[in-house]
Amino acid sequence: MAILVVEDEEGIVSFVRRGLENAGHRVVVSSDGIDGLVMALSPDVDLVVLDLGLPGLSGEELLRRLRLRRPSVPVIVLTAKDAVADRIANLDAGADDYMVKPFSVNELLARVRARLRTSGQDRADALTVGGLTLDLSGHTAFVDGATVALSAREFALLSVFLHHPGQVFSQSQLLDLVWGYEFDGASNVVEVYISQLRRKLGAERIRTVRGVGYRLSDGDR
Amino acid sequence: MAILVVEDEEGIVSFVRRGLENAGHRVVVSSDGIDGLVMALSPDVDLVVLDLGLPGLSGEELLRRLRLRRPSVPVIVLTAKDAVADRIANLDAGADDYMVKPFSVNELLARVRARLRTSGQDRADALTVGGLTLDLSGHTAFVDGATVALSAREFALLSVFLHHPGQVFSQSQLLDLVWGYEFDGASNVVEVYISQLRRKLGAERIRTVRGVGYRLSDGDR
DNA sequence: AGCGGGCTTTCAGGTTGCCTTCATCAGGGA
DNA sequence: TCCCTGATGAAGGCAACCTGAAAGCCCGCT
Repeated sequence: MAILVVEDEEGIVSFVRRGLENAGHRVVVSSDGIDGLVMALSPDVDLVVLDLGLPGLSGEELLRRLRLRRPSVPVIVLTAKDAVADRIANLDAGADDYMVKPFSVNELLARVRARLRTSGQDRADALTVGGLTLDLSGHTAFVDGATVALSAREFALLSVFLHHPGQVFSQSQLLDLVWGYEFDGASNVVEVYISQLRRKLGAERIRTVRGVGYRLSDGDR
Repeated sequence: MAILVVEDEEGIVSFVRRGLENAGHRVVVSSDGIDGLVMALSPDVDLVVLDLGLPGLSGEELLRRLRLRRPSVPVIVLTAKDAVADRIANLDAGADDYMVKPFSVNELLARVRARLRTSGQDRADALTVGGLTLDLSGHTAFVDGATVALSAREFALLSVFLHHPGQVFSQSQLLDLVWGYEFDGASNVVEVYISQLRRKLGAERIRTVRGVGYRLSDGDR
């Protein structure tokens, strides 16, 4: 799971790397064509960002050779040339996408997302805190890999904690957030649901802060 | 094997059509969004060229609904807007490529070739999840090898689940996606169809998530 | 146009399991 | 120790869901 950037200009490398890493990708870099081709052949590389103006082996040549060995890995080409004829030539040489310098890093990220979406299947959005994972689109919880069945209310309550790990929520806040009730001193629903969650997830995952509320335990404090 | 062009401007339609047909593609055209969506769902369509300014159903909305049902068909978006923010929005909405009007038909052809090259090898006309296979072109389902006949509605409903295994869909989402209805609290069609699918496929293949919706069971959760 | 058959939708009755409340128990702090 | 806050098991009520059957609709056929 990595994105390979083949580019020799220091400045571009550093800002592309920063953007991709902030977006959660692992990034490997090569500044020359021959080396870049070798790395691009590794099955660990999911996507290639390729500058055409390279020392060693030209970008076009790299692309042609890469396509012979790995026809399906997505390649996004960076170039200074913007004539229609150049674009056509590059797309036909095997580029999946094409960006003209100077470009916005946000647009590059969007194109990366678009290419990864088609190649790998989209991963559902999930929240994880210390061995506890909540699959939001699948309404499922996992504790250390094992699936745990949760009712709609239990799920809603737990997701509040996972969205704000470590934060303390009072009973009346939770009543408001999860149940939509105004404060109702007479009910102990929240307590009951906390109890149920503890039985399903393990008692130590939700801590009581006496007189204040509850908090998701991230670690052991 | 056809390319669908969803575009309402006569002039663009005719020169895009000429270009694509000269390149050897079969072309079908729709000039309005609702109709376009229906055609785009046909497994016969290999690629969609989509104008965003449409009557009926906006291009963005078409793209969103199409992605839920056919996540992998390549879509090339045509638009007049060229701000970086627009490009990003469209790529994230599910566009695979993006062209700004006015554009060269040769570049469009190059982009079509680039998209067909990648989608070609992994375009399966069948979806499989845990012993359940859906033959998209034959409108047939197979459960552990045995064929099961499905009506059009049953098929459409099941295909939503198979395109997004593990994801929960609410009754109103399904009503919207499969039936095209707005929310209608009074009907229980969805329940009836889920029931029918269970009878045909085996009860445990579709799980109820009480108070939330339904999910295709991938494995045991 | 009339007809037949399958697909779709509605309806009604039955079933399930979630939600809430209540009563009782545990445990920490003064 | 006593009191107060929180924990937990049990049970009734009820909304959500399931499903068989019948009515309605659409489409192809004659």
